[in-house]
Amino acid sequence: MALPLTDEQVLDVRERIRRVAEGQIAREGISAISLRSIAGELGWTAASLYRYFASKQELLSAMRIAAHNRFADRIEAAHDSTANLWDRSRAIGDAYLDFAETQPAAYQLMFAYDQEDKKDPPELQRARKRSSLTLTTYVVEMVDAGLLQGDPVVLAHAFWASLHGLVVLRMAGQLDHSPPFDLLRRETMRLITRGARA
Amino acid sequence: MALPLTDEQVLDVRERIRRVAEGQIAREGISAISLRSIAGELGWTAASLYRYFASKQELLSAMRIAAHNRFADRIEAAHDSTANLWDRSRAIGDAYLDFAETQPAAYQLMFAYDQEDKKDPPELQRARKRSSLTLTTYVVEMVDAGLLQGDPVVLAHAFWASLHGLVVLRMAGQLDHSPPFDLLRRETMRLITRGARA
DNA sequence: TTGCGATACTAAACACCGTTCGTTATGCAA
DNA sequence: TTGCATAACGAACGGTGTTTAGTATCGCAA
Repeated sequence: MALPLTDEQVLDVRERIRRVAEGQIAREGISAISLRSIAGELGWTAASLYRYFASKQELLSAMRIAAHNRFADRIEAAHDSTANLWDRSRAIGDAYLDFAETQPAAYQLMFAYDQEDKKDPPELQRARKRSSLTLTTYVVEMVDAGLLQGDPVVLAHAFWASLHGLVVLRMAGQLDHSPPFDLLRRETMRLITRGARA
Repeated sequence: MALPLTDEQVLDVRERIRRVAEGQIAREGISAISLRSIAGELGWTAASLYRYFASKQELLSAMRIAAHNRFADRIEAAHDSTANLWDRSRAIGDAYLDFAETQPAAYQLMFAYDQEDKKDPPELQRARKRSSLTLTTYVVEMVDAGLLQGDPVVLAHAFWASLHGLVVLRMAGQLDHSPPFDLLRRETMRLITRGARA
């Protein structure tokens, strides 16, 4: 093979590599992933991957972007699944938890806090913002409809952080001797909407 | 040196190693830590560390335990800093965030969700429970005093998960274009106590 | 048809990692 | 003085990400 690849073909190969990596990460976990194992599955050598990604970090970044977009797709689908705003918020919460449960590696990739690179590539920044925005929209709608009151952006972050907090505490094995997760989730969401003050 | 170490001395050496590792983790980050660098700072060889820890995993586990205990100490100190229950809850929140900000590596260690070992050593389980319990006590007091209503354990988890969620979202760089962190924190806590329903 | 240039991929090496193993050197007991 | 137990070492193993020089193959021009 010596004929140069078009930009499109390069993108295709990048995507193929990313898919293989995602498969391994889903099967074996994040820490088990290596350039050699990815290349092996492609019948290649680790060095070949450097034609398509400048580093492992850049490959992980691409995977993060894809994960964010898959996530946002799910949330948006849940958003569009019903017109009733209370049902909608419930559906979005369900979709959120379903994503975290069925694609834990992708979820961890999205919200990993050990990333060395302080400078995210612009596309990742955009993907992050999309995830964030998707989780804000429905709250804005609820505030507009008069179902909730307060700054919708702040409110959305409260819902998001609570759900995320529960998910990662569970992933860290910190909720093993706590009340059932479903109960915690339901009650936490209820508290934010209604409060706990006596 | 060929004379056998007493159990106490072994514990001392374990603690010395742990301290060196904690220093490096605080300075260089979690991923930069290596047995060779730790041993180097002690004037030793990496292999020597295996007299005191069966694996790097076990060393990390000891560091996790120490981090949990330092954390619980801080929270308990905040708890005892005032008798007014509202002030107390505020002080605990402050202490929580201060710990996460000033000792991010320790915080990440405590709540890392990429741990391979599903089986935590009993001492780590105890340390985890202590952290969890410490964050529950003051809520129980507030419910007992009639300041809050509901299941105190569930309520405590709601506060905890929300705070933790905010912290790790910020660590993941996901709050860079969001409202100021202090505002998010204050409003989220306020929402859980008072609710957002119109 | 032949030969050239471009290039996708390889093979080998580098420095690092966690871990294992056989060896060394020390200090007490006999 | 001899012998033993053992704390720490040094070298190695297989793994990692990454770099480098080389190979083999293709399209195209002569």
